[in-house]
Amino acid sequence: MKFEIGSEFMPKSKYQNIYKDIKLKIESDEYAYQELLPSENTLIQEYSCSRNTIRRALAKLVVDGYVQTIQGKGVRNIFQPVEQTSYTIGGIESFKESSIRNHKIGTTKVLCFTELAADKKIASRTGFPVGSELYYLQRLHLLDGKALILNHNYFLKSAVPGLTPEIAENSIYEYIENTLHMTIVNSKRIVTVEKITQIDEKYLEMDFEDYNCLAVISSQTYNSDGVMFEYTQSRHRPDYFHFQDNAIRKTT
Amino acid sequence: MKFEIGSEFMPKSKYQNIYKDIKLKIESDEYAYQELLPSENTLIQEYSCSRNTIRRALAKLVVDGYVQTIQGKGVRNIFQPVEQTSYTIGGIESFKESSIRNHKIGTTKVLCFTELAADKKIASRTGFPVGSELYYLQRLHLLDGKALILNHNYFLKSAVPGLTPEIAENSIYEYIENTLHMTIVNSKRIVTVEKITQIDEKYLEMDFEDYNCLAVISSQTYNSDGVMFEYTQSRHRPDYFHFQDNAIRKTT
DNA sequence: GCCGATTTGTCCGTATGTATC
DNA sequence: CGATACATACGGACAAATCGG
Repeated sequence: MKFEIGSEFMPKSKYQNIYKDIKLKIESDEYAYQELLPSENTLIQEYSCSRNTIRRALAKLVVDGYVQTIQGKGVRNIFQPVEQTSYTIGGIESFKESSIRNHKIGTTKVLCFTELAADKKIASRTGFPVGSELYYLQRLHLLDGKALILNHNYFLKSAVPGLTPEIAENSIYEYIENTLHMTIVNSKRIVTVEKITQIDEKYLEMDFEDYNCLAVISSQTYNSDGVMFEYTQSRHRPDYFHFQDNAIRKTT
Repeated sequence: MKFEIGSEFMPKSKYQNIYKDIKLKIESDEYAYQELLPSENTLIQEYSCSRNTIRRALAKLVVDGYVQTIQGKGVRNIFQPVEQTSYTIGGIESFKESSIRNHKIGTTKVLCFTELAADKKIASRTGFPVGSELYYLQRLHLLDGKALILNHNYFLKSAVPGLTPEIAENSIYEYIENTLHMTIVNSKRIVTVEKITQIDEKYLEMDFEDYNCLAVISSQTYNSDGVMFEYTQSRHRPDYFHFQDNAIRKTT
């Protein structure tokens, strides 16, 4: 009886609940933009917890770009809502999850589903060893009926056994986590800009005259056994591509 | 994430020193790839510190994508060196800083240096209030003599007084931090893909037939007073653009 | 310029929960 | 089941930065 990925109400840890609560208050303007939040000591009383717990919650909000902390002063709300659907650095989300988060209807079409062994070319591109048995998929993601992302997925067969086109049409991550009980840990990603291909043009319905390239996110994803089980190249329509990030400058 | 600017060896806080030390051991293969690091308890003895301190150091390495922690098992080294060919981005870095980090010779040409007040159009694009007194600069960044990045910088005059073309040619961040003693805190960035303009074409020396768009990083940067003092649009040659990231799966 | 109050940053010790083997 | 290892939580102490008197 464990977690459902999509479900909102997982019994979480205390600091994560506090994090979520403060985040909500910021988003709902309960804390004003540019103002200081209540001090840590105040929050400790408010949430009946230790200072450590408050600080962990605040640390997450810093990473999210919601607040900035200034020693001797306080914690300032610097949250400003973003207007578009966006990918956020620091998290791994399936297409299904981000669709839900953005309140859009996401659908997935499987264009191609095959099995293959990694040759030298595939190996060097994906990072899988030569000879690895892989699933290779091409999938098209549509948001509110519009084709936005063309994915080339490579999954390690030994790590993700029993993958089917039906699963691929719904959510592979759901299958991996809820059925296979594999734990996805982290993902190394690289964003580049590449020339458009014929396949892109065909499925993403782009006007060649308009854009001749698109945004590409290449990612290698690891599970808790340290095995890289997925390599994916996500090709995004440039006019809908939007990758968000918050960077923190370290003070000497 | 990435750290200090000039001086390499500041005797910083304890956990940061430990972080740095473990990072070095990982990079130098003292800890083998895919192997588990010594347990937290072992590290506590090794560094003569508390568990908290070790965990803070490890947490940073997780964010960096150097290790993954698995409850009940240990901490695995998943660091793989990057095939560092191109200009990479991470954290808040000035062009000068990242040039040094990549062992390349970076130069900057100031194409335009003016002062202006934000009208409605500029305000909505940059996020500055209408009427703000701004410096507007166009700068071209070259790496080993090749034009790679065209920057449009907007600086709040009241926050960055006394800016000159000479400073802009060297390093504005150096001026801000070392002369003005302003503390840069965080930066919100958005990566998009945009159509090429005539200015881009002229200065980035791109072949229009080849690529008709480029990678754009728009960023709003804040100081410790919570003031957004900079809006910058960095336009990157797509063939040299390379944005790295490590994402961590959260148990939402 | 100094001092004290407030606030965040760092560090320590301990206890308990939970996952792996 | 027990041993080990990481995750969460609590409490206390002192340092460092900010601000107002």
